[in-house]
Amino acid sequence: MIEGFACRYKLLPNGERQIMAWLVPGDFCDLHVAILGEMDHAIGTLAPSKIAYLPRVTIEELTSMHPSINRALWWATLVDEGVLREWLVNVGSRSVDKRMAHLFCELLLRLQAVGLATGNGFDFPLTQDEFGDTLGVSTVHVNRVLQQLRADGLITLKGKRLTIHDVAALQEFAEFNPNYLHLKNEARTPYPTLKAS
Amino acid sequence: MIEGFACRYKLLPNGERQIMAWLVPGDFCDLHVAILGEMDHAIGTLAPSKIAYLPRVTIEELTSMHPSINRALWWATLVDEGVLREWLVNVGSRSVDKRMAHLFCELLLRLQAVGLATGNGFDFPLTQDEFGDTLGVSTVHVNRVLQQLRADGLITLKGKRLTIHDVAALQEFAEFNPNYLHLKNEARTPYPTLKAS
DNA sequence: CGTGCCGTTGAGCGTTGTCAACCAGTGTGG
DNA sequence: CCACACTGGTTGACAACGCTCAACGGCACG
Repeated sequence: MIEGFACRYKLLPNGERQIMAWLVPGDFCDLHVAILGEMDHAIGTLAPSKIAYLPRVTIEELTSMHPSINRALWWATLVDEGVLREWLVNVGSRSVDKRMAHLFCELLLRLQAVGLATGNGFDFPLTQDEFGDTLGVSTVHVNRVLQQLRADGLITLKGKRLTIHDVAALQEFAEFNPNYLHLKNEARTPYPTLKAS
Repeated sequence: MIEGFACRYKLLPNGERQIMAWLVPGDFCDLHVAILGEMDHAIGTLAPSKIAYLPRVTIEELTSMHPSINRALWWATLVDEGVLREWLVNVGSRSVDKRMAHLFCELLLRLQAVGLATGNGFDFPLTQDEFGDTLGVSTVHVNRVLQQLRADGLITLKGKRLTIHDVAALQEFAEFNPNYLHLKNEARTPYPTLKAS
């Protein structure tokens, strides 16, 4: 992904949609379909986006000829898995307000890593409906919890723009531990510097 | 894993535990820690288990010298990710009874794939407490939903032994689609035949 | 000036959590 | 062999959380 905001999701027979991952610039969306043969979920955009297409052969050449690139792609995949695990903890065990706060903290770090956060704010193009499908709660409830976070002075969300007033306070509230993002490896891999190229 | 039943989990500050994956014989538990550097979650057993230890060098040799093994390990990792996504859908979007049924369907297939299911039954060593931490619900609620599934004639769970009376009916009820397990690749990769060696 | 999407609000209900008690099975020590 | 403790499963009562339904408001777009 070069620009925009996308997601992985599944649709259930009853029409519900569960969003399982957010894709922001710098993320890969389809690195390994070839190995699994069949896609088991869908990908869609949540904002106008720009995606770069790399032929499979290119990837195969790069990974086989450059061990460091191979390693970096592995790293990216494993971080995705780590994020997925944390999301499972999020919907499985955290109250909705903490869950939401946690997601904001994560997104801030991920966007900072690719230079898309300004200060403590960033663009947040999702509708409350889409946000609800991510958190596993109804739109109405998203709205109410959002208002609570605003009332507590933790965030501002207005016109697709999110601002975090006190990052430390929000992290504290969300019990956010960034270790699962493995950002310390960041400087050593090409992944987060992609946008600079 | 050679024998037994284990899981990946995280503990939250309030003492809650979220189980994020079940590990059954044939699964790998630590294939890639080296790449991420730091473990972001814990692994524990849910029944007496036997684990095989492979030195990192062995893995590196095998993967670099045998493309097919390399590919198989990729496959295993990607299937794990697929399962994780489905679990997220499960706790995020499905009612607790369907969620439970879905998990039973998945486990049946996974255990069948490694020859550990007899007919439509298998050993299920978890306590209701541990099961609740997997489903993201309380122990009491696990108990009640379990009774409902029994009353509906879908399953029997008695003394660590689970029997599914009508697999098709349970799958139907759970809206279970096994595609995310990518079992069609099974015969072509060394992973599911591990137990045979 | 309509139309439609998105956000907001209120009321009522269903699901699930909590708390507390009790029961059954098992293992241990007297 | 029995008393006891411990663990895991079961039950009831009640409260809290989150969902549904339905209506309304603001804003952008044509």
